Amino acid sequence: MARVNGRVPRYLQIAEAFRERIRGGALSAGARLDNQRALAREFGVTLMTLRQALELLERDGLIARRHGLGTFVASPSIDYDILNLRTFAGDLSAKGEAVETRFLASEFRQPDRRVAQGLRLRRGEAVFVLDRLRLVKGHPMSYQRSFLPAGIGEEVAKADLATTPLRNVLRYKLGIEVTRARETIFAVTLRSREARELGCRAGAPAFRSERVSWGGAGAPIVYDRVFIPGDRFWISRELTYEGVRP
Amino acid sequence: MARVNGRVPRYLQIAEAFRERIRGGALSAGARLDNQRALAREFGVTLMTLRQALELLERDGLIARRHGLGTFVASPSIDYDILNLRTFAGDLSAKGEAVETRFLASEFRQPDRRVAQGLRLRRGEAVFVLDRLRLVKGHPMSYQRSFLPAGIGEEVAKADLATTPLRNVLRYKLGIEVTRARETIFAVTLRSREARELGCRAGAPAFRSERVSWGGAGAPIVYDRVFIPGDRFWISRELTYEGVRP
DNA sequence: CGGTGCGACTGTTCTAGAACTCTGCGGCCC
DNA sequence: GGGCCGCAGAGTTCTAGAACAGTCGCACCG
Repeated sequence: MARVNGRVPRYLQIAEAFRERIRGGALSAGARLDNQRALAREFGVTLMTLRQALELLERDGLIARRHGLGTFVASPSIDYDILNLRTFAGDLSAKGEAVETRFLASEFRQPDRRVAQGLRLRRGEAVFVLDRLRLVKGHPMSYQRSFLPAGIGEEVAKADLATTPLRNVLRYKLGIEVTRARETIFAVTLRSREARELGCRAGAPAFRSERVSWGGAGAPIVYDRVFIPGDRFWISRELTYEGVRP
Repeated sequence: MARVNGRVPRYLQIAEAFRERIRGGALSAGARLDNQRALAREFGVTLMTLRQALELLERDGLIARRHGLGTFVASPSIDYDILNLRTFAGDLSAKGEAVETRFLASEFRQPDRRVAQGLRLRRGEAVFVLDRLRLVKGHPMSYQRSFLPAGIGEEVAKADLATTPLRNVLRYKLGIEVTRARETIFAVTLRSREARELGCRAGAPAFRSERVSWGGAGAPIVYDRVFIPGDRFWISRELTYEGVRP
Protein backbone atom coordinates (compact mmCIF):
# COMPACT_ATOMS: atom_id res chain seq x y z
CA MET A 1 0.00 0.00 0.00
CA ALA A 2 2.93 2.26 0.59
CA ARG A 3 3.69 4.74 -2.12
CA VAL A 4 7.06 4.92 -3.76
CA ASN A 5 7.41 8.38 -2.46
CA GLY A 6 5.53 10.12 0.28
CA ARG A 7 2.69 9.35 2.60
CA VAL A 8 -0.29 7.09 2.18
CA PRO A 9 -3.55 9.00 1.72
CA ARG A 10 -5.90 8.86 4.63
CA TYR A 11 -8.69 7.20 2.66
CA LEU A 12 -6.43 4.34 1.63
CA GLN A 13 -5.41 3.85 5.23
CA ILE A 14 -9.04 3.71 6.24
CA ALA A 15 -9.91 1.25 3.48
CA GLU A 16 -7.00 -0.90 4.57
CA ALA A 17 -8.23 -0.76 8.15
CA PHE A 18 -11.57 -2.12 7.05
CA ARG A 19 -9.97 -4.82 4.95
CA GLU A 20 -8.07 -5.83 8.04
CA ARG A 21 -11.22 -5.93 10.14
CA ILE A 22 -13.01 -8.00 7.54
CA ARG A 23 -10.11 -10.37 7.01
CA GLY A 24 -9.51 -10.68 10.71
CA GLY A 25 -13.13 -11.48 11.42
CA ALA A 26 -13.83 -8.39 13.47
CA LEU A 27 -16.41 -7.66 10.80
CA SER A 28 -18.09 -10.74 9.46
CA ALA A 29 -20.21 -11.14 6.36
CA GLY A 30 -23.56 -9.42 6.61
CA ALA A 31 -22.55 -7.26 9.56
CA ARG A 32 -23.61 -3.66 9.43
CA LEU A 33 -21.00 -0.98 9.83
CA ASP A 34 -21.59 2.07 11.97
CA ASN A 35 -23.18 4.91 10.09
CA GLN A 36 -20.92 7.03 7.98
CA ARG A 37 -20.95 10.05 10.27
CA ALA A 38 -19.91 7.94 13.24
CA LEU A 39 -17.17 6.26 11.23
CA ALA A 40 -15.93 9.62 10.05
CA ARG A 41 -15.67 10.74 13.67
CA GLU A 42 -13.99 7.49 14.65
CA PHE A 43 -11.25 7.98 12.06
CA GLY A 44 -11.09 11.70 12.68
CA VAL A 45 -11.88 12.50 9.11
CA THR A 46 -14.57 14.21 7.05
CA LEU A 47 -17.58 12.45 5.66
CA MET A 48 -16.21 12.95 2.15
CA THR A 49 -12.95 11.27 2.99
CA LEU A 50 -14.59 8.38 4.72
CA ARG A 51 -16.91 7.91 1.77
CA GLN A 52 -13.93 7.76 -0.53
CA ALA A 53 -12.66 4.80 1.47
CA LEU A 54 -16.05 3.10 1.38
CA GLU A 55 -16.30 3.63 -2.35
CA LEU A 56 -13.04 1.81 -2.80
CA LEU A 57 -14.21 -1.06 -0.66
CA GLU A 58 -17.49 -1.27 -2.51
CA ARG A 59 -15.74 -1.32 -5.85
CA ASP A 60 -13.64 -4.18 -4.56
CA GLY A 61 -16.82 -5.97 -3.56
CA LEU A 62 -15.97 -6.04 0.13
CA ILE A 63 -18.96 -4.03 1.27
CA ALA A 64 -22.37 -3.06 -0.03
CA ARG A 65 -23.94 0.31 0.65
CA ARG A 66 -27.71 0.62 0.72
CA HIS A 67 -29.28 4.02 0.61
CA GLY A 68 -31.31 4.67 3.70
CA LEU A 69 -30.34 1.36 5.27
CA GLY A 70 -26.68 1.18 6.01
CA THR A 71 -23.40 -0.29 4.90
CA PHE A 72 -22.91 -4.02 5.09
CA VAL A 73 -20.02 -6.43 4.79
CA ALA A 74 -20.44 -8.35 1.55
CA SER A 75 -20.29 -12.09 1.17
CA PRO A 76 -16.80 -13.48 1.64
CA SER A 77 -16.00 -14.19 -1.99
CA ILE A 78 -13.39 -11.75 -3.11
CA ASP A 79 -14.45 -10.04 -6.26
CA TYR A 80 -11.99 -7.81 -7.92
CA ASP A 81 -13.64 -5.89 -10.66
CA ILE A 82 -11.81 -5.93 -13.89
CA LEU A 83 -13.98 -3.30 -15.40
CA ASN A 84 -13.08 -1.72 -18.69
CA LEU A 85 -11.74 -4.73 -20.46
CA ARG A 86 -8.37 -3.12 -21.10
CA THR A 87 -6.12 -6.10 -20.91
CA PHE A 88 -8.48 -8.63 -19.49
CA ALA A 89 -5.83 -10.97 -18.33
CA GLY A 90 -3.04 -8.46 -18.27
CA ASP A 91 -2.12 -5.41 -16.31
CA LEU A 92 -4.31 -5.29 -13.29
CA SER A 93 -1.86 -2.77 -12.04
CA ALA A 94 -3.75 -0.21 -14.09
CA LYS A 95 -6.30 -0.29 -11.31
CA GLY A 96 -3.69 0.88 -8.89
CA GLU A 97 -3.54 -2.45 -7.12
CA ALA A 98 -0.24 -3.96 -6.27
CA VAL A 99 0.10 -7.07 -8.36
CA GLU A 100 2.60 -9.70 -7.41
CA THR A 101 3.69 -12.32 -9.88
CA ARG A 102 4.93 -15.63 -8.57
CA PHE A 103 7.09 -17.72 -10.81
CA LEU A 104 6.07 -21.37 -10.79
CA ALA A 105 7.96 -23.27 -13.44
CA SER A 106 9.33 -23.21 -16.95
CA GLU A 107 10.42 -25.75 -19.54
CA PHE A 108 10.75 -26.43 -23.25
CA ARG A 109 7.99 -28.58 -24.66
CA GLN A 110 5.92 -29.49 -27.68
CA PRO A 111 2.94 -27.14 -27.99
CA ASP A 112 -0.63 -28.21 -28.47
CA ARG A 113 -2.41 -27.53 -31.75
CA ARG A 114 -3.96 -24.27 -30.70
CA VAL A 115 -0.70 -22.76 -29.51
CA ALA A 116 1.20 -23.99 -32.55
CA GLN A 117 -1.35 -22.43 -34.83
CA GLY A 118 -1.46 -19.18 -32.91
CA LEU A 119 2.31 -18.78 -32.99
CA ARG A 120 2.49 -20.00 -36.60
CA LEU A 121 4.99 -22.72 -35.72
CA ARG A 122 6.08 -25.52 -38.00
CA ARG A 123 5.33 -29.04 -36.93
CA GLY A 124 7.80 -30.25 -34.37
CA GLU A 125 8.96 -26.80 -33.28
CA ALA A 126 9.17 -26.59 -29.51
CA VAL A 127 8.00 -23.75 -27.31
CA PHE A 128 9.20 -22.32 -24.05
CA VAL A 129 6.45 -22.65 -21.43
CA LEU A 130 6.29 -20.34 -18.46
CA ASP A 131 3.86 -20.84 -15.58
CA ARG A 132 3.10 -17.99 -13.25
CA LEU A 133 0.59 -17.07 -10.60
CA ARG A 134 -0.63 -13.52 -10.23
CA LEU A 135 -1.66 -12.31 -6.84
CA VAL A 136 -3.42 -9.19 -5.71
CA LYS A 137 -2.86 -8.42 -2.09
CA GLY A 138 -1.70 -11.95 -1.54
CA HIS A 139 -4.78 -13.56 -3.06
CA PRO A 140 -4.22 -15.66 -6.17
CA MET A 141 -6.01 -13.97 -8.98
CA SER A 142 -5.03 -15.79 -12.11
CA TYR A 143 -2.98 -18.69 -13.29
CA GLN A 144 -1.00 -17.76 -16.34
CA ARG A 145 0.78 -20.01 -18.76
CA SER A 146 2.78 -18.29 -21.49
CA PHE A 147 4.18 -19.97 -24.59
CA LEU A 148 7.07 -18.44 -26.50
CA PRO A 149 8.62 -19.57 -29.77
CA ALA A 150 11.85 -21.46 -29.06
CA GLY A 151 14.07 -18.72 -30.46
CA ILE A 152 12.67 -16.08 -28.19
CA GLY A 153 12.26 -18.59 -25.39
CA GLU A 154 15.97 -19.33 -25.28
CA GLU A 155 16.78 -15.71 -24.66
CA VAL A 156 13.99 -15.34 -22.12
CA ALA A 157 15.12 -18.45 -20.27
CA LYS A 158 18.42 -16.75 -19.48
CA ALA A 159 16.69 -13.95 -17.61
CA ASP A 160 15.76 -14.11 -13.97
CA LEU A 161 12.08 -14.77 -14.47
CA ALA A 162 11.38 -14.91 -10.76
CA THR A 163 12.06 -11.21 -10.47
CA THR A 164 11.73 -9.68 -13.93
CA PRO A 165 8.36 -9.26 -15.59
CA LEU A 166 8.17 -11.05 -18.92
CA ARG A 167 7.22 -7.85 -20.64
CA ASN A 168 10.40 -6.19 -19.45
CA VAL A 169 12.54 -9.09 -20.55
CA LEU A 170 11.04 -8.83 -24.00
CA ARG A 171 11.33 -5.08 -24.11
CA TYR A 172 14.77 -4.47 -22.68
CA LYS A 173 16.66 -7.69 -23.36
CA LEU A 174 15.20 -8.46 -26.75
CA GLY A 175 13.98 -5.08 -27.88
CA ILE A 176 10.57 -6.50 -28.66
CA GLU A 177 7.53 -4.32 -28.16
CA VAL A 178 4.09 -5.87 -28.28
CA THR A 179 1.81 -3.77 -30.44
CA ARG A 180 -1.23 -5.87 -31.10
CA ALA A 181 -3.05 -8.82 -29.60
CA ARG A 182 -6.08 -10.94 -30.13
CA GLU A 183 -7.80 -12.34 -27.12
CA THR A 184 -10.53 -14.92 -26.84
CA ILE A 185 -12.32 -15.61 -23.61
CA PHE A 186 -14.00 -18.92 -22.77
CA ALA A 187 -16.08 -20.13 -19.86
CA VAL A 188 -14.61 -23.29 -18.42
CA THR A 189 -14.33 -25.29 -15.22
CA LEU A 190 -10.97 -25.58 -13.53
CA ARG A 191 -8.98 -28.77 -13.58
CA SER A 192 -7.18 -29.85 -10.45
CA ARG A 193 -3.77 -28.48 -11.41
CA GLU A 194 -4.99 -24.92 -11.89
CA ALA A 195 -7.54 -25.17 -9.10
CA ARG A 196 -4.88 -26.17 -6.60
CA GLU A 197 -2.67 -23.19 -7.41
CA LEU A 198 -5.60 -20.80 -7.35
CA GLY A 199 -7.02 -22.11 -4.12
CA CYS A 200 -10.29 -23.28 -5.65
CA ARG A 201 -11.94 -26.65 -5.80
CA ALA A 202 -11.65 -28.53 -9.06
CA GLY A 203 -14.68 -27.92 -11.24
CA ALA A 204 -15.06 -24.32 -10.11
CA PRO A 205 -16.21 -21.97 -12.88
CA ALA A 206 -13.59 -19.75 -14.46
CA PHE A 207 -12.73 -17.62 -17.43
CA ARG A 208 -10.03 -18.87 -19.72
CA SER A 209 -8.37 -16.24 -21.82
CA GLU A 210 -6.24 -17.20 -24.79
CA ARG A 211 -4.22 -14.40 -26.27
CA VAL A 212 -1.75 -14.09 -29.10
CA SER A 213 0.44 -11.00 -29.05
CA TRP A 214 2.31 -9.70 -32.06
CA GLY A 215 5.40 -7.54 -32.16
CA GLY A 216 6.01 -4.53 -34.30
CA ALA A 217 7.48 -6.70 -37.02
CA GLY A 218 4.24 -8.62 -37.26
CA ALA A 219 5.60 -11.86 -35.88
CA PRO A 220 3.77 -13.69 -33.08
CA ILE A 221 5.67 -13.18 -29.85
CA VAL A 222 3.78 -14.91 -27.12
CA TYR A 223 0.71 -17.02 -26.56
CA ASP A 224 -0.88 -16.51 -23.16
CA ARG A 225 -3.37 -18.86 -21.60
CA VAL A 226 -4.84 -17.48 -18.42
CA PHE A 227 -7.30 -18.96 -15.95
CA ILE A 228 -9.32 -16.61 -13.77
CA PRO A 229 -11.75 -18.05 -11.24
CA GLY A 230 -15.31 -16.86 -11.76
CA ASP A 231 -15.66 -15.71 -8.19
CA ARG A 232 -12.89 -13.14 -8.54
CA PHE A 233 -13.54 -11.36 -11.75
CA TRP A 234 -16.18 -10.21 -14.08
CA ILE A 235 -16.34 -8.35 -17.31
CA SER A 236 -18.36 -5.20 -17.41
CA ARG A 237 -19.02 -2.86 -20.23
CA GLU A 238 -21.22 -0.16 -21.62
CA LEU A 239 -23.16 -0.55 -24.83
CA THR A 240 -24.86 2.08 -26.91
CA TYR A 241 -27.32 1.51 -29.66
CA GLU A 242 -27.01 4.36 -32.04
CA GLY A 243 -26.95 4.15 -35.77
CA VAL A 244 -27.36 0.42 -35.61
CA ARG A 245 -30.92 0.41 -36.79
CA PRO A 246 -31.72 -3.03 -38.06
CA MET B 1 -30.42 8.59 -16.74
CA ALA B 2 -33.45 10.11 -15.09
CA ARG B 3 -34.30 8.80 -11.69
CA VAL B 4 -37.64 7.24 -10.99
CA ASN B 5 -38.20 9.98 -8.55
CA GLY B 6 -36.51 13.32 -8.42
CA ARG B 7 -33.68 15.01 -10.18
CA VAL B 8 -30.57 13.62 -11.79
CA PRO B 9 -27.43 14.33 -9.79
CA ARG B 10 -25.18 16.92 -11.33
CA TYR B 11 -22.23 14.60 -11.62
CA LEU B 12 -24.23 12.10 -13.65
CA GLN B 13 -25.33 14.86 -15.97
CA ILE B 14 -21.75 15.91 -16.46
CA ALA B 15 -20.60 12.37 -17.12
CA GLU B 16 -23.40 12.01 -19.67
CA ALA B 17 -22.32 15.23 -21.33
CA PHE B 18 -18.84 13.84 -21.78
CA ARG B 19 -20.14 10.54 -23.10
CA GLU B 20 -22.06 12.55 -25.63
CA ARG B 21 -19.01 14.53 -26.64
CA ILE B 22 -16.94 11.41 -27.03
CA ARG B 23 -19.60 9.50 -28.91
CA GLY B 24 -20.34 12.50 -31.10
CA GLY B 25 -16.69 12.98 -31.96
CA ALA B 26 -16.39 16.40 -30.36
CA LEU B 27 -13.73 14.71 -28.25
CA SER B 28 -11.72 12.17 -30.14
CA ALA B 29 -9.36 9.53 -28.88
CA GLY B 30 -6.22 10.83 -27.29
CA ALA B 31 -7.60 14.34 -26.97
CA ARG B 32 -6.80 16.12 -23.76
CA LEU B 33 -9.66 17.56 -21.78
CA ASP B 34 -9.41 21.00 -20.23
CA ASN B 35 -7.95 20.94 -16.77
CA GLN B 36 -10.27 20.02 -13.96
CA ARG B 37 -10.57 23.52 -12.57
CA ALA B 38 -11.59 24.92 -15.92
CA LEU B 39 -14.10 22.13 -16.47
CA ALA B 40 -15.54 22.73 -13.03
CA ARG B 41 -16.04 26.37 -13.95
CA GLU B 42 -17.52 25.43 -17.30
CA PHE B 43 -20.15 23.23 -15.67
CA GLY B 44 -20.64 25.65 -12.81
CA VAL B 45 -19.74 23.08 -10.25
CA THR B 46 -17.08 22.39 -7.62
CA LEU B 47 -13.89 20.53 -8.29
CA MET B 48 -15.14 17.69 -6.13
CA THR B 49 -18.31 17.28 -8.14
CA LEU B 50 -16.52 17.41 -11.43
CA ARG B 51 -14.05 14.83 -10.22
CA GLN B 52 -16.91 12.54 -9.30
CA ALA B 53 -18.04 12.65 -12.92
CA LEU B 54 -14.52 11.98 -14.19
CA GLU B 55 -14.18 9.07 -11.83
CA LEU B 56 -17.25 7.50 -13.34
CA LEU B 57 -15.94 7.96 -16.83
CA GLU B 58 -12.59 6.54 -15.90
CA ARG B 59 -14.19 3.51 -14.34
CA ASP B 60 -16.07 2.97 -17.58
CA GLY B 61 -12.80 3.19 -19.46
CA LEU B 62 -13.77 6.26 -21.45
CA ILE B 63 -11.02 8.51 -20.15
CA ALA B 64 -7.66 8.16 -18.49
CA ARG B 65 -6.37 10.60 -15.89
CA ARG B 66 -2.65 11.11 -15.42
CA HIS B 67 -1.34 12.91 -12.41
CA GLY B 68 0.47 16.05 -13.39
CA LEU B 69 -0.30 15.60 -17.06
CA GLY B 70 -3.99 15.85 -17.70
CA THR B 71 -7.09 13.89 -18.57
CA PHE B 72 -7.28 12.12 -21.92
CA VAL B 73 -9.92 10.42 -23.97
CA ALA B 74 -9.05 6.75 -23.96
CA SER B 75 -7.88 4.97 -27.03
CA PRO B 76 -10.75 3.99 -29.27
CA SER B 77 -9.25 0.74 -30.38
CA ILE B 78 -10.28 -0.74 -27.11
CA ASP B 79 -13.49 1.02 -26.29
CA TYR B 80 -15.05 0.95 -29.68
CA ASP B 81 -14.17 -2.66 -29.93
CA ILE B 82 -16.21 -3.12 -26.84
CA LEU B 83 -19.07 -1.26 -28.42
CA ASN B 84 -18.77 -3.41 -31.48
CA LEU B 85 -19.36 -6.48 -29.47
CA ARG B 86 -22.87 -5.14 -29.31
CA THR B 87 -25.02 -7.37 -27.25
CA PHE B 88 -22.96 -10.26 -26.13
CA ALA B 89 -25.95 -12.25 -25.07
CA GLY B 90 -28.36 -10.56 -27.40
CA ASP B 91 -28.50 -10.62 -31.13
CA LEU B 92 -26.61 -13.66 -32.14
CA SER B 93 -28.31 -13.08 -35.41
CA ALA B 94 -25.56 -10.61 -36.11
CA LYS B 95 -23.42 -13.65 -36.72
CA GLY B 96 -25.64 -14.42 -39.64
CA GLU B 97 -27.34 -17.36 -38.08
CA ALA B 98 -31.09 -17.81 -37.95
CA VAL B 99 -32.12 -17.51 -34.34
CA GLU B 100 -35.29 -19.01 -33.01
CA THR B 101 -36.71 -17.91 -29.70
CA ARG B 102 -38.82 -20.32 -27.72
CA PHE B 103 -41.13 -18.91 -25.10
CA LEU B 104 -40.98 -20.85 -21.86
CA ALA B 105 -42.91 -19.07 -19.14
CA SER B 106 -43.80 -15.74 -17.62
CA GLU B 107 -45.13 -14.48 -14.34
CA PHE B 108 -45.18 -11.55 -11.94
CA ARG B 109 -42.85 -11.94 -9.03
CA GLN B 110 -40.72 -10.17 -6.43
CA PRO B 111 -37.28 -9.47 -7.88
CA ASP B 112 -34.03 -10.32 -6.19
CA ARG B 113 -31.78 -7.54 -4.92
CA ARG B 114 -29.65 -7.29 -8.01
CA VAL B 115 -32.58 -6.91 -10.33
CA ALA B 116 -34.34 -4.44 -8.05
CA GLN B 117 -31.23 -2.32 -7.87
CA GLY B 118 -30.59 -2.51 -11.59
CA LEU B 119 -34.12 -1.42 -12.41
CA ARG B 120 -34.10 1.14 -9.60
CA LEU B 121 -37.24 -0.31 -8.06
CA ARG B 122 -38.57 0.55 -4.67
CA ARG B 123 -38.90 -2.22 -2.18
CA GLY B 124 -41.96 -4.34 -2.75
CA GLU B 125 -42.36 -3.45 -6.40
CA ALA B 126 -42.96 -6.56 -8.46
CA VAL B 127 -41.45 -7.39 -11.81
CA PHE B 128 -42.66 -9.28 -14.83
CA VAL B 129 -40.39 -12.26 -15.45
CA LEU B 130 -40.06 -13.75 -18.89
CA ASP B 131 -38.18 -16.99 -19.56
CA ARG B 132 -37.05 -17.83 -23.06
CA LEU B 133 -34.72 -20.18 -24.83
CA ARG B 134 -32.77 -19.10 -27.86
CA LEU B 135 -31.88 -21.68 -30.44
CA VAL B 136 -29.57 -21.61 -33.42
CA LYS B 137 -30.25 -24.33 -35.97
CA GLY B 138 -32.45 -26.03 -33.44
CA HIS B 139 -29.70 -26.21 -30.82
CA PRO B 140 -30.27 -24.33 -27.57
CA MET B 141 -27.83 -21.47 -27.38
CA SER B 142 -28.83 -19.48 -24.38
CA TYR B 143 -31.34 -19.43 -21.58
CA GLN B 144 -32.68 -15.95 -21.14
CA ARG B 145 -34.65 -14.55 -18.25
CA SER B 146 -35.85 -10.97 -18.62
CA PHE B 147 -37.22 -8.79 -15.86
CA LEU B 148 -39.43 -5.80 -16.59
CA PRO B 149 -40.81 -3.19 -14.21
CA ALA B 150 -44.44 -4.00 -13.41
CA GLY B 151 -45.78 -1.03 -15.34
CA ILE B 152 -44.08 -2.07 -18.54
CA GLY B 153 -44.59 -5.74 -17.78
CA GLU B 154 -48.37 -5.37 -17.68
CA GLU B 155 -48.37 -4.07 -21.22
CA VAL B 156 -45.90 -6.67 -22.39
CA ALA B 157 -47.92 -9.46 -20.81
CA LYS B 158 -50.82 -8.62 -23.11
CA ALA B 159 -48.73 -9.28 -26.20
CA ASP B 160 -48.29 -12.67 -27.79
CA LEU B 161 -44.84 -13.36 -26.45
CA ALA B 162 -44.63 -16.74 -28.12
CA THR B 163 -44.50 -15.11 -31.53
CA THR B 164 -43.42 -11.49 -31.04
CA PRO B 165 -39.86 -10.60 -30.06
CA LEU B 166 -39.71 -8.64 -26.85
CA ARG B 167 -37.84 -5.86 -28.58
CA ASN B 168 -40.68 -5.40 -31.03
CA VAL B 169 -43.27 -5.38 -28.30
CA LEU B 170 -41.36 -2.62 -26.59
CA ARG B 171 -40.76 -0.70 -29.77
CA TYR B 172 -44.12 -0.88 -31.50
CA LYS B 173 -46.58 -1.40 -28.69
CA LEU B 174 -44.97 0.81 -26.11
CA GLY B 175 -42.87 3.12 -28.24
CA ILE B 176 -39.80 2.36 -26.15
CA GLU B 177 -36.42 2.31 -27.80
CA VAL B 178 -33.44 0.95 -25.94
CA THR B 179 -30.53 3.32 -26.32
CA ARG B 180 -27.98 2.24 -23.76
CA ALA B 181 -27.11 -0.81 -21.75
CA ARG B 182 -24.64 -1.97 -19.19
CA GLU B 183 -23.62 -5.57 -19.26
CA THR B 184 -21.61 -7.61 -16.82
CA ILE B 185 -20.38 -11.07 -17.64
CA PHE B 186 -19.58 -13.72 -15.07
CA ALA B 187 -18.16 -17.20 -15.26
CA VAL B 188 -20.45 -19.67 -13.50
CA THR B 189 -21.53 -23.28 -13.47
CA LEU B 190 -25.07 -24.15 -14.51
CA ARG B 191 -27.69 -25.21 -12.05
CA SER B 192 -30.05 -28.01 -12.95
CA ARG B 193 -32.94 -25.82 -14.10
CA GLU B 194 -30.93 -23.99 -16.72
CA ALA B 195 -28.85 -27.02 -17.59
CA ARG B 196 -31.93 -29.08 -18.35
CA GLU B 197 -33.32 -26.53 -20.77
CA LEU B 198 -29.96 -26.05 -22.43
CA GLY B 199 -29.27 -29.74 -22.75
CA CYS B 200 -26.16 -29.69 -20.56
CA ARG B 201 -25.27 -31.50 -17.41
CA ALA B 202 -25.60 -29.53 -14.19
CA GLY B 203 -22.26 -28.01 -13.22
CA ALA B 204 -21.23 -27.34 -16.80
CA PRO B 205 -19.27 -24.10 -17.26
CA ALA B 206 -21.16 -21.14 -18.67
CA PHE B 207 -21.16 -17.40 -19.08
CA ARG B 208 -23.78 -15.51 -17.20
CA SER B 209 -24.54 -12.09 -18.58
CA GLU B 210 -26.49 -9.55 -16.56
CA ARG B 211 -27.64 -6.54 -18.49
CA VAL B 212 -29.62 -3.42 -17.70
CA SER B 213 -31.03 -1.58 -20.70
CA TRP B 214 -32.15 2.03 -20.59
CA GLY B 215 -34.65 3.77 -22.84
CA GLY B 216 -34.28 7.13 -24.48
CA ALA B 217 -35.91 8.81 -21.51
CA GLY B 218 -33.19 7.39 -19.31
CA ALA B 219 -35.39 5.00 -17.35
CA PRO B 220 -34.35 1.37 -16.90
CA ILE B 221 -36.47 -0.78 -19.21
CA VAL B 222 -35.39 -4.35 -18.83
CA TYR B 223 -32.96 -6.47 -16.87
CA ASP B 224 -31.71 -9.50 -18.76
CA ARG B 225 -30.02 -12.48 -17.18
CA VAL B 226 -28.66 -14.86 -19.75
CA PHE B 227 -26.89 -18.18 -19.42
CA ILE B 228 -24.68 -19.34 -22.26
CA PRO B 229 -22.92 -22.69 -21.98
CA GLY B 230 -19.17 -22.37 -22.29
CA ASP B 231 -19.00 -24.90 -25.08
CA ARG B 232 -21.15 -22.80 -27.40
CA PHE B 233 -19.85 -19.30 -27.30
CA TRP B 234 -16.80 -17.22 -26.63
CA ILE B 235 -15.77 -13.62 -26.51
CA SER B 236 -13.12 -12.50 -28.91
CA ARG B 237 -11.58 -9.14 -29.43
CA GLU B 238 -8.68 -7.25 -30.85
CA LEU B 239 -6.40 -5.11 -28.72
CA THR B 240 -3.90 -2.54 -29.78
CA TYR B 241 -1.36 -0.98 -27.52
CA GLU B 242 -0.92 2.54 -28.61
CA GLY B 243 -1.53 4.14 -25.31
CA VAL B 244 -3.10 7.43 -24.57
CA ARG B 245 0.08 9.38 -24.82
CA PRO B 246 -0.61 12.56 -26.74
C1' DC C 1 27.56 21.79 -23.11
C1' DG C 2 25.24 19.52 -19.38
C1' DG C 3 22.93 19.07 -15.28
C1' DT C 4 19.93 20.98 -11.93
C1' DG C 5 16.65 23.54 -9.67
C1' DC C 6 12.60 26.13 -9.94
C1' DG C 7 8.11 27.34 -11.43
C1' DA C 8 3.85 26.65 -13.92
C1' DC C 9 0.47 23.48 -14.76
C1' DT C 10 -2.13 19.43 -13.73
C1' DG C 11 -4.37 16.00 -11.01
C1' DT C 12 -5.09 14.51 -5.78
C1' DT C 13 -6.35 14.67 -1.12
C1' DC C 14 -8.91 16.76 2.52
C1' DT C 15 -11.77 20.04 5.49
C1' DA C 16 -16.33 21.44 7.57
C1' DG C 17 -20.25 21.69 6.87
C1' DA C 18 -25.48 21.99 4.63
C1' DA C 19 -29.19 20.20 2.28
C1' DC C 20 -31.12 16.29 0.05
C1' DT C 21 -33.19 11.46 -0.72
C1' DC C 22 -34.36 6.78 0.54
C1' DT C 23 -35.94 3.23 3.90
C1' DG C 24 -38.36 1.34 7.64
C1' DC C 25 -41.38 1.85 11.29
C1' DG C 26 -44.97 3.23 14.05
C1' DG C 27 -48.91 5.97 15.00
C1' DC C 28 -53.04 8.00 13.36
C1' DC C 29 -57.22 7.96 10.83
C1' DC C 30 -60.73 5.74 8.42
C1' DG D 1 -57.77 -4.20 9.81
C1' DG D 2 -55.78 -1.43 6.35
C1' DG D 3 -53.87 2.46 4.43
C1' DC D 4 -51.63 6.91 4.83
C1' DC D 5 -48.35 10.05 6.77
C1' DG D 6 -44.59 11.66 9.03
C1' DC D 7 -40.44 11.02 11.52
C1' DA D 8 -35.85 9.25 12.56
C1' DG D 9 -31.86 7.41 10.83
C1' DA D 10 -28.90 6.21 7.08
C1' DG D 11 -26.63 7.04 2.69
C1' DT D 12 -26.00 10.86 -1.15
C1' DT D 13 -24.98 15.05 -3.35
C1' DC D 14 -22.72 19.41 -3.28
C1' DT D 15 -20.23 23.85 -1.90
C1' DA D 16 -15.89 26.70 -1.56
C1' DG D 17 -12.00 26.49 -0.80
C1' DA D 18 -6.72 25.02 0.86
C1' DA D 19 -2.85 22.33 0.66
C1' DC D 20 -0.34 18.49 -1.47
C1' DA D 21 2.04 15.92 -5.26
C1' DG D 22 3.53 14.45 -9.94
C1' DT D 23 5.39 16.21 -14.66
C1' DC D 24 7.70 18.93 -17.74
C1' DG D 25 10.21 22.60 -19.68
C1' DC D 26 13.23 26.33 -19.28
C1' DA D 27 16.48 29.38 -17.29
C1' DC D 28 20.41 29.44 -14.75
C1' DC D 29 24.84 27.85 -13.05
C1' DG D 30 28.92 25.22 -13.32
